[in-house]
Amino acid sequence: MVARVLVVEDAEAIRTAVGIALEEAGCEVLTRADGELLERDLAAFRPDLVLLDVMLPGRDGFVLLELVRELSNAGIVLLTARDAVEDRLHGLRTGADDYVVKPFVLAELIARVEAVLRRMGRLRTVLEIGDLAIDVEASSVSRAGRPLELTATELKLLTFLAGRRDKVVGKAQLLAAVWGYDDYAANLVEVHVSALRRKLGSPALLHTIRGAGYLLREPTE
Amino acid sequence: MVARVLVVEDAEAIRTAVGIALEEAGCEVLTRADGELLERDLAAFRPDLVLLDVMLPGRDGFVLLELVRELSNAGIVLLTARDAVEDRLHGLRTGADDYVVKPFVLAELIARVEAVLRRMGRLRTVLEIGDLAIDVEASSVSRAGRPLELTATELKLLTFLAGRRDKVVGKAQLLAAVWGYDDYAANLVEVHVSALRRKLGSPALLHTIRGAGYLLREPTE
DNA sequence: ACCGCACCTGAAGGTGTGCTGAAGGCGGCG
DNA sequence: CGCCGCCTTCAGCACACCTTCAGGTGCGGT
Repeated sequence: MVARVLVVEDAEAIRTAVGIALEEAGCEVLTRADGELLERDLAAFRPDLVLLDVMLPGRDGFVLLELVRELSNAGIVLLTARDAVEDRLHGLRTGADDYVVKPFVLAELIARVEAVLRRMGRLRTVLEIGDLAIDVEASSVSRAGRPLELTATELKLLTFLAGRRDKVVGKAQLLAAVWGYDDYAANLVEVHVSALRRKLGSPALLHTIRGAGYLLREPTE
Repeated sequence: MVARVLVVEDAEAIRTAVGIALEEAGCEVLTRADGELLERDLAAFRPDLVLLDVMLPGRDGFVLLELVRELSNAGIVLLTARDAVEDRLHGLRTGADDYVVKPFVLAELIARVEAVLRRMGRLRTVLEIGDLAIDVEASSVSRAGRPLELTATELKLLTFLAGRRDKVVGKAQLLAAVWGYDDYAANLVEVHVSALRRKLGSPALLHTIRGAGYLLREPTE
């Protein structure tokens, strides 16, 4: 799961726990203890989804909710106390996409966040091979959290290999899939594989099978 | 269908039935009655897919699901009881790749497992002779789990022999199939058979039939 | 038991495959 | 129009692999 999530929650324990869980789930996360900076955050962080506690000190939760609806097209998931049935209904009617009742299991929260994102078409499809993450829709690649700067060709090459992980891909096949060539063109593939390998950093990921082609494989152990 | 599947299910009847069915379908299977050793199993067995009962004694299904998602990129298929609480299931379902409701027909389970594996591109084609596994698509060979480093020629040789297991293959035939030669070329075959044997480790696999050729056979002890 | 032939295996030369740094060319953007 | 980044080609290099050869080993037949 890859998306940007803004968490507004005053209870520090919950805020950090949720933040960590979302990050581990693959999200970019920004956490806030109140909604004072909400407008700026929406503009700068451009979240795909806002996780909002409705019982906040300072500005009222429902005002914030309306702000989010107005200033962005992010999804909204509310955090509500168990006995606030009224709030629940009202919140949903006013335009939240889902809600979670405290206390909650972290996994359930993550699941709901993911469900909302999926429903909104805001979930990006990510291929993962070991610590390598390829976001096909965003055309971005990262290793161990750090983004890699790949050229268009390198990205196509990597994506194609990732789509056939654990399978040997011949050079002719690559040439056809990535470049659209039918015939053999010098050592084009080798040069780009070389560049790609350098950027990937780890030699344990992209193997060359002499006489056969290349192979992208998650390193064992 | 060839893949590694971890089955976590407390009911012994179901566990063994599913295990046998998966093995018959061609999978490597590891079965567990609970999730106590999950971390270790994920690391050591490296399953392509985890078949998980959500109603387990001991550790909670949520926790196990999260663990699998975190520690591996295996697919997940859930086994659920028909009367389980609905939104609890919903949460689980969003994190899993598929689910099967008990009671189920074995064939359906197998079909779903295969579908998930195919969707993930984790299905492989493998020839097996004894403890020897030849993954044609990955151009890789392993014995008793340990990978062997074969050259292209050795792999071709082995693959050809494996394709006619239990049959004597003449040198001229090998020369034609592996090298494309028509005439006889010194002791080419012998040299490569020798190298191959050394890498295979066991002499019980690749036999010499004096005056006739070679024979690949699963050791019967 | 001996001999011959088939097979084994270590070593060495040569060849092809793959890697990489560098330079030319093309297009995009300021 | 000029710069810059990227793609592509080229050439040299390194090394894994194939192949040949030569001497050794063991089986089978006589």
